[in-house]
Amino acid sequence: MAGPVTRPEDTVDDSARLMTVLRPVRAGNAFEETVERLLQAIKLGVVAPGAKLPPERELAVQLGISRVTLREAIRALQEAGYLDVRRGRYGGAFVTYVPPQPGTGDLRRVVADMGTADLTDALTFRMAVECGAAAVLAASELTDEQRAVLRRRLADLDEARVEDYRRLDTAFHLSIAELTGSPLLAATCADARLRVSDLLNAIPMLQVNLEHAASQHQAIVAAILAGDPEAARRAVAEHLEGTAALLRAFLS
Amino acid sequence: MAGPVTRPEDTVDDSARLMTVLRPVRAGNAFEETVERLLQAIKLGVVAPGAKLPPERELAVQLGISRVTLREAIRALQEAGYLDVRRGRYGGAFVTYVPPQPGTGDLRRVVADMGTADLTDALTFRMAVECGAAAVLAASELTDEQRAVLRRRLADLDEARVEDYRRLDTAFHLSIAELTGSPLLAATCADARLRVSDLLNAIPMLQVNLEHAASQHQAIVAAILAGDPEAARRAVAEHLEGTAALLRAFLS
DNA sequence: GTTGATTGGGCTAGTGTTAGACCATTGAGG
DNA sequence: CCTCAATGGTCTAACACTAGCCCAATCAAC
Repeated sequence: MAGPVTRPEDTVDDSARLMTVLRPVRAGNAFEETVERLLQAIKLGVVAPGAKLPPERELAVQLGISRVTLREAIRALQEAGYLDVRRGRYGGAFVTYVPPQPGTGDLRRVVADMGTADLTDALTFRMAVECGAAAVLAASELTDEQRAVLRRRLADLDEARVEDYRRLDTAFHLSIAELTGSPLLAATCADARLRVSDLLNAIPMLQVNLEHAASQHQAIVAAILAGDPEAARRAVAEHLEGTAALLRAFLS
Repeated sequence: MAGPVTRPEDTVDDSARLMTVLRPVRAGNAFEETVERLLQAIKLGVVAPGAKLPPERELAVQLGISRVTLREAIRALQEAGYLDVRRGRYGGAFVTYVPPQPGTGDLRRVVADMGTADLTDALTFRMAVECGAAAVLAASELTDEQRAVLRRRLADLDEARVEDYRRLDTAFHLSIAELTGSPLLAATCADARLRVSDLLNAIPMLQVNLEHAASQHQAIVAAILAGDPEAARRAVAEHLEGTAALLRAFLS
């Protein structure tokens, strides 16, 4: 019937955009996605080691799934050693997982497991969203409360014991996204962080690196508090570039 | 049994992070999510007016759903007037939707439909991811081909007829994310764009605004081609801030 | 015309998922 | 010691979704 015939601008390849939009609607079945989500909470330390998940009924509502499916996921994580489930009042699903202390060679294996395409995708993705979040936050008017949270996260990280470091580092980075007030952005940053968390856990924590990271964290906070989006973006970019460069070295 | 007892750092409210990670696993049932995805392809102009969607069997595989569910979604869009479905060879689901020409008052209605919380969330989200994408792209080494695509999108936009403007504007913005080479980032930017597309469609296209946008687009491309992440971020931020300010005016 | 490849239309049997009810266990408090 | 509220454990009927198959319509090519 109708329909424009010639669209000269379409000579540039549009298939990439088709693939972008017409990608799979679901990453897997409800069970698999639930396992992933709980793993995210555990591995990112949102539920700290020794703490417990919300009660099943409550959690099922939050996740928008049935209790049956949730219980399957919890059982899988229990069998995989992430959770310890106890019955009765004051019972629940307790996190037993503690992030592995990195040993030499782990990193190489993790990188190999991931595939180079996925790795660069994840690193690029994280770079973009975290830089964006920091710049947006720096560009916004901050309340005293927001400033306090930011300073507090930074202080927590400085005082952190080694076994708490990754968890508090995650908390610091995610706080930046959360403070923007955009749930979409916070969720996206959490997603980006998870995609590199196995890699981060496999990186040995050397004193030099920790000190380097600490000063970078300070630079990020300083730029945000100063209301300087450009400096904030640059500080985050430099911080993440350090990690990325280290990982990229394992690709060659 | 075990379990760390005192975690002083947890005094800072962690419930926000719990809500971020333990959010619903699925946005809706497969049918609803499929409708949304197809609407994204149509409204963003990824499938241009008059063009047709891929064959059902192929599309179902791409979307990772069954043909039955896909057909339900297509039928819904057909009944809603977005598609014209024709049988037989050379048949298919043809896009009939043409973006509405904005009339005065539409914008106010669309903004009201959305809710102020969702609106600021969407605007913040878009600001962060598009700024991040542009900065990342500017920071990377660009091939001649990539440069050519960028220039081409810009030229297309300059020559665009009014009825093609939104579609080509979308193509321009999404190309920046796609050129980073990160499918995750491209998908996220597409998502962010969709969340504000109804708003953008309701904004009257005045000559002044178009000229203003054109020079901003040029500034973005120039910064990226010059390899200046800071300038790229700033140019995108200024460009999007114009839209955001206009929309925010309708909140008061 | 006739044909054949391509496409949407529709059916069925089997599996995944949900909502809701009820049971079993635990442990603090009376 | 008992009680009872909070929690995980289990079952069932109903609904959603899928894979695979075959039918029906269309139209370019012969």
